[in-house]
Amino acid sequence: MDYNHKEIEDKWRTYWFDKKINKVENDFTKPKYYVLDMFPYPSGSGLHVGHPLGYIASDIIARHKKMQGFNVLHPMGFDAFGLPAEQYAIQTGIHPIDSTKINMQRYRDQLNNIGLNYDWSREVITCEPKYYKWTQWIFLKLFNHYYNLESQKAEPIEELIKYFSSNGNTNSNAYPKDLELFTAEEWNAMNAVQKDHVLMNYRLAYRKKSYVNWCEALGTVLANDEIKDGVSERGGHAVEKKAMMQWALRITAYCDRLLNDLQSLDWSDSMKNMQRNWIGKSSGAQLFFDIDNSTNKLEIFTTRPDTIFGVGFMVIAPEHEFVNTLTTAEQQKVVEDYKEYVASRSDLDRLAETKSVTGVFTGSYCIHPFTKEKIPIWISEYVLIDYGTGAIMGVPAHDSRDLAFANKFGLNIIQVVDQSEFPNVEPESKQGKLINSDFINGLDVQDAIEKVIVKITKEKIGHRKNQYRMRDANFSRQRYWGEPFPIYYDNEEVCHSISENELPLLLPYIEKISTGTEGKSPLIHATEWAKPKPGYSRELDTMPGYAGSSWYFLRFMDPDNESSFASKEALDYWGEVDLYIGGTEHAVGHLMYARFWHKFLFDLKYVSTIEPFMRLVNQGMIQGIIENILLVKETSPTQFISASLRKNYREDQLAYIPVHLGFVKNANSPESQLDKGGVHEFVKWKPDYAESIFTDETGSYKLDELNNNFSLKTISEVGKMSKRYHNVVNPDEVVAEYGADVFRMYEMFLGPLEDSKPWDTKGITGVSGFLRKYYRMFFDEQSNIALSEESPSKEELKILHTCIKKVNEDIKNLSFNTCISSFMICVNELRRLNSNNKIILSQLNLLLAPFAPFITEELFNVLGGKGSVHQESYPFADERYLITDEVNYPVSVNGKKRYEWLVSKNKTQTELESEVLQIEEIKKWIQDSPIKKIIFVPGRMINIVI
RNA sequence: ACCGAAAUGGCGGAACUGGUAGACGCGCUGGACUCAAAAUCCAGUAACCUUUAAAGUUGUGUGGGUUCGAGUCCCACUUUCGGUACCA
Repeated sequence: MDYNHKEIEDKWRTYWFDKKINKVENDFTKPKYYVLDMFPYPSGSGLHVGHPLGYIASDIIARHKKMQGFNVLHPMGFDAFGLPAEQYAIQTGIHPIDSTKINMQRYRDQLNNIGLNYDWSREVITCEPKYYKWTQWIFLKLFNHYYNLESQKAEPIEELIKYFSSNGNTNSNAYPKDLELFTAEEWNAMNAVQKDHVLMNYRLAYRKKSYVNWCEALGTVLANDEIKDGVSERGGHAVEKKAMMQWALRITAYCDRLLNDLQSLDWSDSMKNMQRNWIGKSSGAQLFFDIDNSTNKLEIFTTRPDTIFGVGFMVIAPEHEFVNTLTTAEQQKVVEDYKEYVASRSDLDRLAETKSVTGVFTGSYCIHPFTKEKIPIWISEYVLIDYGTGAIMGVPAHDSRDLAFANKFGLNIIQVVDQSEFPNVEPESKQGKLINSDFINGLDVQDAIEKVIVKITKEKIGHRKNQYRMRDANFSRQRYWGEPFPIYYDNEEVCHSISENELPLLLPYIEKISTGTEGKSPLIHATEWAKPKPGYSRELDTMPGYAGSSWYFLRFMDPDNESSFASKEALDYWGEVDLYIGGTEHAVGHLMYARFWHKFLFDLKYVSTIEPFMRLVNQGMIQGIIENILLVKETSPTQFISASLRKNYREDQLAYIPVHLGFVKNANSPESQLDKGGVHEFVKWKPDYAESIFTDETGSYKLDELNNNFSLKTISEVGKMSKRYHNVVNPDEVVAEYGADVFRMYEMFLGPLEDSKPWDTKGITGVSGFLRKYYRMFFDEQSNIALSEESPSKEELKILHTCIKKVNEDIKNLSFNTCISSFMICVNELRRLNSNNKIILSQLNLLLAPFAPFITEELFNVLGGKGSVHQESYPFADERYLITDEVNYPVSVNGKKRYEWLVSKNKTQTELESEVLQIEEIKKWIQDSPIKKIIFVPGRMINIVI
């Protein structure tokens, strides 16, 4: 009797669905366990084989925990707002509502196909009004709160307003601290516009001017991701940085808590480090430099105030607000040119490029606070507007980037830390004593820092400050397909929020989505919606993708609640996520925002846990093969060349165009190529290239001139599996051929959950063979159930319990690949004994149930079980069957193995050593040599060192 | 460039706190069954040298170091992957 996966899986899928086996109740009497996957964005290319890697792992844990008696919440939903659906709509005219609906249904079918035990009645979809009602509600809470530095939590903005009207902001505890001061009288005298502007400086959700990548030709804002080499990826149009009023979230208020609370989490050290570095706390000083011939002061931040006497120049970011006023007439031209050059470069370019140093002089000078010397002010792209104050003091002797800059432009280099005793240290090193530095001469760096901070504070030219690398989060998108802001403006641009009971503010339906104008989102075309009443206009930006995903894990606890985002009881019962599984690509973004929102909701006493995700595991990416063909830039008609001709061109003349894997012959090998047929398919797929020239080693051809020997070599890479690389592998194909159980186990068997690996089906027959062998153990050759009812032998019990022990340990560590190896060993050993013992097999079947839910359900019934195997108790190992009191010790002399020795496990080191010395054979080896020591490694080996 | 991770046979990977490197699976080779093939079962499989065998030598990205002993710890590098704030 062979195992018919199709029949068995269909049967049980239907059974589970009908009997609602996966239904999760808010049964507050049972211990809870919340295991969560990062919910997917329902992309048009469907679920690929990489997605389920984490889902299968969490499903195994969920089923395992359920069998251990926990009330397990293992939900699924969709992060359904996003850019791709909008672009698809603009290109095809298909509305995001429709495409998203279709994509989600496809995902659901695919997920069910794999046998994941989601309770779909708890599904959460971020683009549904009943969900985004609460996203908007949380936004309004953020808008209506400020951060109180004394109580260290968010508090209502009304309280701050009340405070201002009687005290001004002079001694307020509101974050941020270093704003312009005003008195109560001044506050009370302000008009609505002015008050609105002041409050924007304190609200946790606020408006400010920030930069976007604007592409005039496409009429839209572009993601950094959509920009390649300074031009738009689509079409290669120019992109500029454009300043616009946008919403932002004051996440920086929570920096310290986000940093400190990391220690309570069961996350990997590398993940915590990434978050720590992202927050990037550094302590130092803020300093104000007088500007020559100006009343303005240039504000800088430095971690090395001790090097104040080594300042050779100042550098400000090209976007700095002082650039125009500081630029003198003679320098006007070069500064303008330089700003234009910088605007054409992406942030990534600016960070990555370190070889060439660029910059221009403004023509203006600062005055050194102590020496009163004039210091030139320069502009350079290596100073970023978003970090610190967007201005630095250049200390070339003690900072390598400043040094490179000074060398290039011939600026003053003053040594202020004597490093002569430490010849090989970096210029940044804090070793050595201060020189050439007036009142701090002779001090160690640390002491000098302290002394300078005391002095500048006293002289009111600066103060101690912690600087964070993390910036407030931009919360505006000039897009249609996102949550609308529950905000409108009056004629004077004063911001009003709509009231909570008017939520949700529905996203208006626009028949045909098209790009906006003047930097506005497509919502500008919803003219009626955009003007709620005369004299008022709505916010036309929408919220970014991370808005909905920053709190979805809470909604799963109580998804249908209409009076709150989740009931207090449900929130208290489910508490936090016990295990969160998702990709490292979310290491900082999503995880940081979600932690921030959770802490905010904690401050408002809606949730009772300070962190949302207790244990975090990052599954690796399943990568795909990307095949690229080479396009020669700026050719007309477009020319494609074979990769074998690549050496004839400079790298910057070539562009890599990913092609559909289906067109490529011998993909992922040195022989990968498009032959004549492949090129035809390519052109059919991308008709824009129908007139192109294709060149291989034999010559250049038009499409209809290609001969059968033509070979356009492609370049293979390993990278993301994604629609944009056209390399998506659908799990349905694998499930259809081998079955869901095999697919699940194979994904787990591929390697450690946390490693990335390219998808390859080569080894799947091993897992498939294993399940078939396992299935056959229950039947005889005539397909009759053939099981022995006897009590199991000692040997059988040992095999089983060794496996149970290993599997339980491995599940705890999420080490599923070795776990599956244990199953294979167990089955092989039982088969060697010709075992068909019913007791052994029913235990093994329970053990295997979380991994292969369908086949074990079937066999559970073959064994005469009632109900579902997933409602049974998970087996635990009985130590009695595992104990052996003897173990093989290798005895080695100077590390070389000589002898295998069976001794009792319970001997002490002394007993073993004296026994070693009595063994005749060993005595012979070591006869004349004095023994240095005997090393005894418990359970491992005995090493005699001569 | 910065932050984080990874590198072990022909391939995916195993090796718990340093202690017999290569578990388990794929592939390959040989054999059994078969008219034959598929399926299944059995055996072998890091490389090298000599070879009947036994044994020996070298081996965990590169170069150093610590240790009786290093895939594992330390230092310096190389390559690949993820992130770098508007892809999700």
